[in-house]
Amino acid sequence: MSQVTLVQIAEKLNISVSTVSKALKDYPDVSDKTKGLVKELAKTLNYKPNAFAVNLRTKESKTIGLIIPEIVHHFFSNVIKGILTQAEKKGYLVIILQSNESYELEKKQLDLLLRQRVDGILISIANTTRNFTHLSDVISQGKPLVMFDKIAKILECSKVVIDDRKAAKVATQHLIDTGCKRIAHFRGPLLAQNSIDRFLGYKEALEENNFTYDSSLVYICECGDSSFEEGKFNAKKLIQDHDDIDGVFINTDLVAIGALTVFTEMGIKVPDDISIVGFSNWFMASVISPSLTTINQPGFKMGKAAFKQLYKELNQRKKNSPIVYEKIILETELIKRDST
Amino acid sequence: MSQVTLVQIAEKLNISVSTVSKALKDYPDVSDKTKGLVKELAKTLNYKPNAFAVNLRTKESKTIGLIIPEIVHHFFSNVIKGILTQAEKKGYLVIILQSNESYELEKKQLDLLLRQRVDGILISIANTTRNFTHLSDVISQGKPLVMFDKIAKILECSKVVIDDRKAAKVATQHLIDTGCKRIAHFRGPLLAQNSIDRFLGYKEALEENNFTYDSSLVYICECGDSSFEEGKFNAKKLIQDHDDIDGVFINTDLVAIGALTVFTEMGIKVPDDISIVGFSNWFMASVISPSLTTINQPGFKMGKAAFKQLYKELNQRKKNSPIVYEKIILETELIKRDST
DNA sequence: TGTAAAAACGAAATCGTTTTCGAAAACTAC
DNA sequence: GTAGTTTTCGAAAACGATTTCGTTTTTACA
Repeated sequence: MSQVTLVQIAEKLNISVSTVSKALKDYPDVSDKTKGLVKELAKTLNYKPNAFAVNLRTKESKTIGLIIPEIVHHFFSNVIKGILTQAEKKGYLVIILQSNESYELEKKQLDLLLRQRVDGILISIANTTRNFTHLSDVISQGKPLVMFDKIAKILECSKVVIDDRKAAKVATQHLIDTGCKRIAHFRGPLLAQNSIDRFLGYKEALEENNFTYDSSLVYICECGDSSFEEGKFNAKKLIQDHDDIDGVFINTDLVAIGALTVFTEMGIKVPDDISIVGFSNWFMASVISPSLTTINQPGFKMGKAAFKQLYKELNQRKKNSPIVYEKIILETELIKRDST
Repeated sequence: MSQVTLVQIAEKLNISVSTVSKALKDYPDVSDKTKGLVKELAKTLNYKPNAFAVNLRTKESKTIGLIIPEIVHHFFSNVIKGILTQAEKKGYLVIILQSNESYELEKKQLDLLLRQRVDGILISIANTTRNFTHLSDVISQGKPLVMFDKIAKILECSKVVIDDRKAAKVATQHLIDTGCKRIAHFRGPLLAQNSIDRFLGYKEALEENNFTYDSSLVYICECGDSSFEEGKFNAKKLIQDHDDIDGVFINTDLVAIGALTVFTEMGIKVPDDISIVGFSNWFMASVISPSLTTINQPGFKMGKAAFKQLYKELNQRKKNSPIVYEKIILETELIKRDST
């Protein structure tokens, strides 16, 4: 029931606590004989060092915090998997919190993690976060913080991202290359940086190909729980509003699949009548028919890279060497399938 | 940079550490005047109690551990979300580990959590876990442990599950009710308890309706990363082997969608020629066309219930009242869609 | 055999809180 | 002014490990 402590081991062997501690950690000033005795007894008693005491003494917990807007999400769960995989390798535990895209919650959770004295923090910020003082406070406190995917460009810290703008440009260019002449865009929330960047990429591709940008071809989705429904809704609207659309670049695969469904229902052939490119490469994209051309967003890699960077900074701090912030941009790729 | 401590506050105010501590915790034996002073200074210095010290003293960390076979999984990520939501409400943090369906890893991670001195553990065991001593050790140590979804029936502890057998029976019965005469089954791994139970439910439904059970109609899927491919593979095999199948009950929606895709490709009409019922109600099921009839597996609810039960036991232990293990069976429901 | 060096051990401080228990201070009532 | 309460405070002992530094013991060698 109650846990074994160093004191108990020391008493049983009639030696001091310090010697026990040192024996278990293979200090050179303990004889092999006592080391053997101590280790054996520790094993039979199933001794496990009390993490609270160790942390208090060493001032580190080998634990990091992760704040993420949404867990039930193909991309983010891949990120988590990447982080956990890498953390496991380095002997770190991860406390995960879900901000639910809420600034208030994000702030509260950050405070919780600081109280918990995690060694470092990984965060992808909420869409509603406008004020970044809670984050800059962490940084100025000297606690390692790495942002990924949904970042605050303004903050000075390491970041792991994809080039949303470039990826969106590639996606749109692909529509153009396959012969589309009038291309619509279903974008994400107006205030979310990612969807802004993707929108800009779309626009840039149009301009570079001397297409005239028409704002009436841009539809907005909140990309929340009802993404699929939004896709359907906007697709219907698009068909009502325009009769000359032959390509759509749609932010988020789920929205794209909603649109795809509507087009199929209405007898509009994909890709013959309208081509579609999605964004994210969710699992679904390869399974739907026609399968969806999309941009692969490397979630697992991003998680790994984010942890690696945090780990690097953790060690820089330990060695008191200056901390160098890095901006890591991961490659995306266009996955061509049957919807274009 | 370095954190504020009680000592620092005490020194600045020229009072003792004990008084500071008591003031912050609103002990009755501190005057309102000093309470005011302490709280004010604590706020301006941005004091946060050192969790390591608090944990060491109070012997609890307000942190629980969660071991799950796979994060990137619609059902499990919903479970996680349920757990996190509930934990947040009660002021608990959650350390998440992914066992990757590996017994060895599961064992190691359990040990990690015990070293970390988490207050309790939530676990869904790996498919490959045959030996349960690592789990029974936790229980006999008196540390609260609640299992969910993939449980070890043999262990004495609280469990949160669905009735896999009953759900499978309902699914199969639905196929029978809609007129199917010869029903196949794509089952999961031979050794996973859930898939065994679902298989038994399938069999039971057949027997109750005086259908003869034919083992050649049962196909096996590992339900790993390649579920979709397995579904396609088995569907092709099924059509090769038999020409009289008019219904399939398929363990896991993803496999079902693979099968659906193949049937559609082969010109076999769903549900006219063959009806399909899946299992889990993954998001995809409602999005595919024809949409998939399936069994809803309430992940979010399960997560919530699992945490609630753990919380209950945590409190029972604090009060030294006897711990009562509960087996909570959550309702599943048949979601009728277009594939039947 | 004596002394210096090396090896082995232990006392005690420390990390930052919490909480008990005793002491001091302030108040009450006669 | 004294005895008895009631407030208010602080000293100190935990919690369990780590680590420094000093002490003892053993070994080595002249």
